[in-house]
Amino acid sequence: MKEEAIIKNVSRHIKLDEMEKNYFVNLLHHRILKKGEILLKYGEVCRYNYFVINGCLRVYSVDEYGTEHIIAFAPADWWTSELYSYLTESPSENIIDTLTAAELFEIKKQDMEELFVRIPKFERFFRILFQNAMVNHLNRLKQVLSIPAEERYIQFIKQYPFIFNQIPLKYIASFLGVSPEFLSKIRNKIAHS
Amino acid sequence: MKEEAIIKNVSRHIKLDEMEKNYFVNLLHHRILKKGEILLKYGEVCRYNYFVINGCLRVYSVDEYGTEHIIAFAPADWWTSELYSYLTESPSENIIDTLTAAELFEIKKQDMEELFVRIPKFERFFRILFQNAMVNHLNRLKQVLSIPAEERYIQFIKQYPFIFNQIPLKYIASFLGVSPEFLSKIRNKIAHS
DNA sequence: CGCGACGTTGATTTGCCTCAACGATTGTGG
DNA sequence: CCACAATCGTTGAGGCAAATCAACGTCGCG
Repeated sequence: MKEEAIIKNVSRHIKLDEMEKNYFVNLLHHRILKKGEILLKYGEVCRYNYFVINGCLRVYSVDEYGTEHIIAFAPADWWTSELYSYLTESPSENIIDTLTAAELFEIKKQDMEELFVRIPKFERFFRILFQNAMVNHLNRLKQVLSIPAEERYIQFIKQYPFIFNQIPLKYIASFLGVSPEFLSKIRNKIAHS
Repeated sequence: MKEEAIIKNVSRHIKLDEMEKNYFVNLLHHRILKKGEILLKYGEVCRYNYFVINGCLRVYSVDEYGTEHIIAFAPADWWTSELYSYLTESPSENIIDTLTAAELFEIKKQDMEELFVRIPKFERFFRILFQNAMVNHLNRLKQVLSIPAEERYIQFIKQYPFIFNQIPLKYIASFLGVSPEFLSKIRNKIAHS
């Protein structure tokens, strides 16, 4: 059944008994989304955490020139949210939508907080997630500043082959911080060497 | 007296009574450093949080080509640490040192944890700091990806004039992600327009 | 079938880097 | 306290990475 994936994911960091699993599962709201559906609009306060069962989401911003910058992908078995808006309850400057048809669970912030009080293990779980998000962002900043696009692309497809396979290349270009045309030239170069 | 600055800083987010202030102040270790002194070496586990009373620190990494990348400055009245190493107790890939003579307080991680238990308000305080750090990193990534170096420089001196005034320009170049020569050309261009 | 989204290719331009050289300032040892 | 070295900021020449713009073939989908 569909809750299996999320339980398995959580169990990677904390151990739950049957009661705890049941309590947790009852907080989940299951959603099925088409490609291109928006989960969080610009300016809206993010009040949910999302767990992706299958499909792929993206978190992105739009700069003053209208160019989109992908901050994060969220493929199957990943958690995502707009952390700053979520934590501070301020309007989000980023947008979350689906790049493919997708199935996910959402959990309301207030339910999360009750969960933390009742089962403190979950506080630990989400703190670990939060730390990992922080580390990922720092690594990306370091990479953008220090290694060329070609190598960043190679590392990306090694690290996230499952993302690479299911979405248009232009989104990967946006994530890497290069134009789609240039990514195409990189791919051409790699293929002929 | 020297504890005044840190109490004032903390009081911006939480209110403390005299007992709480005393307890907190007793955990602080005061240090005076010369320019260029290293607080955290590469590969060492970071076991402290630092509060800068005066002077300026930097957190930086060295890439595979030997180029330094400044991740963060810490001028007077700022907190700093190497969060990932601190939280996970793993060897740090970044280095912390002083760019000027400096005076600071350090707090041991284990003392912090006891502090959180005794005075939970501090947990809130550091969670807020942590969130802000996260937001700053995300903004920087967005800026590096979307706006040209010239504008990043202009924004930097607007936002951090006090840093700009006390350290060599080459560190600002490193923070912005450009070569010192190119920053020099940017400055020249701005001056003649 | 036809249209729009996608990926590619080529020509041109631009942002930024590297290397080298040079004054100016700072610091240091004799 | 001076002399010399090191650090710093700047300038110029040349080069490379990546952007922009335009055009074109392909393909999935309404």
